[in-house]
Amino acid sequence: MAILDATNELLHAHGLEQLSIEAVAARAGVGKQTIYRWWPNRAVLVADALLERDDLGPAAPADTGDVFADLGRWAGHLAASLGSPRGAATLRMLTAAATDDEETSRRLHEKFSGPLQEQANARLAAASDLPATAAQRRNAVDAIIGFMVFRVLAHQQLTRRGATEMARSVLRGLQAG
Amino acid sequence: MAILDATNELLHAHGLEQLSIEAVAARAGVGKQTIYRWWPNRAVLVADALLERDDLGPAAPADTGDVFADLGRWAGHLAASLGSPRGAATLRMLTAAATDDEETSRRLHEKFSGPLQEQANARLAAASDLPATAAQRRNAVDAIIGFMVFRVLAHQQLTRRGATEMARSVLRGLQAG
DNA sequence: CACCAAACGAGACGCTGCGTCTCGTTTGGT
DNA sequence: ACCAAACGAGACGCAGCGTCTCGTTTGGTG
Repeated sequence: MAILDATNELLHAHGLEQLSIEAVAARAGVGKQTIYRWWPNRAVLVADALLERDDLGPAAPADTGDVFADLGRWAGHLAASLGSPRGAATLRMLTAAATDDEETSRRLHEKFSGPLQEQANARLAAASDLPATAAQRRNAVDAIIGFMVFRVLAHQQLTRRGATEMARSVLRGLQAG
Repeated sequence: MAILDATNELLHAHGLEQLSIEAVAARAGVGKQTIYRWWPNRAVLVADALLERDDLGPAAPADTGDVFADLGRWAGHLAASLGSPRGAATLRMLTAAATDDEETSRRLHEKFSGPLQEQANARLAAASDLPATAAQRRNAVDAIIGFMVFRVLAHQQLTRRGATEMARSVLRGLQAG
């Protein structure tokens, strides 16, 4: 859809603050009513546009037999994606759009964090040497994701190496429990 | 300041979205110019107002000799604060205000996460049985905080017990490293 | 006490963008 | 060939923006 493309362009050109429905309509060569027909508000439109280019989020972690290495690498890839200028900007704008509207927030986490949770959790569950409950696994994965989200939102550095080490450390805690 | 009080009331009554400078001025019995004289934009005003009532964030963790118990309890208190309806709403609005403006974001994390990092890190550093580097300690604390922030932003449950267990698990990983 | 400059409450101003509403015009299915 | 649904365009009234003048307190100085 030309509307989503125009929204993406304007978002990365001028930021979420400056984005007006009128500007999107003009850029997309579209009537305002067409936008309002398909999206109830700006937050939903922004979320759709940013999620359309789903270059966030890595592929599912491999299974080499070493959970620590597999999820460490997976976390590293995720950090590289979220830590890049474009990835960080996207994550921040998604967060802002999500705080505008609870429904949007649910859809966003269903589409972004949900798959991440599932990927990591599946790999964790397949590791027979980690005697963790489902709740403990979920906590650990949320800690890994939360760490990165927090670092990005706080404008603190998020490196591939740092995320990898952090993920391994959290998993070690799971093992030691 | 009456302006900050009025902002707080309107924020918790109608949400960040609905907050207009004009409404704050009217509620506070103040001219608009007075607000613009002291705050450059809405994000800064909102951050100041929400941070004025700094009932977020627990006291520094005790030192009973058991790091796991101390920081577990500390994390539990923090979770109870951030997980309460009012705390969660405050955290979400602060996040939204911070994504509007990078300068505000820095000030916010300096005033909110900074002290938390410092508290937890000091207690960690005092634990002689945790052979962690400064970077590893910082990672662990950011993971604990990030976990809670992420849970709140995602509208997922954040309980005192869950946060306590999660913090202990992360610290165990620090020990096992 | 008298003075004065700085900050104040009030609100007018032009402007941008909102969300709704008509227009007449494609367009795709029957 | 027809028709209803979706479309591009843009007019409309409205809310709130940020700036700008007004007199009017107010607190410090002489």
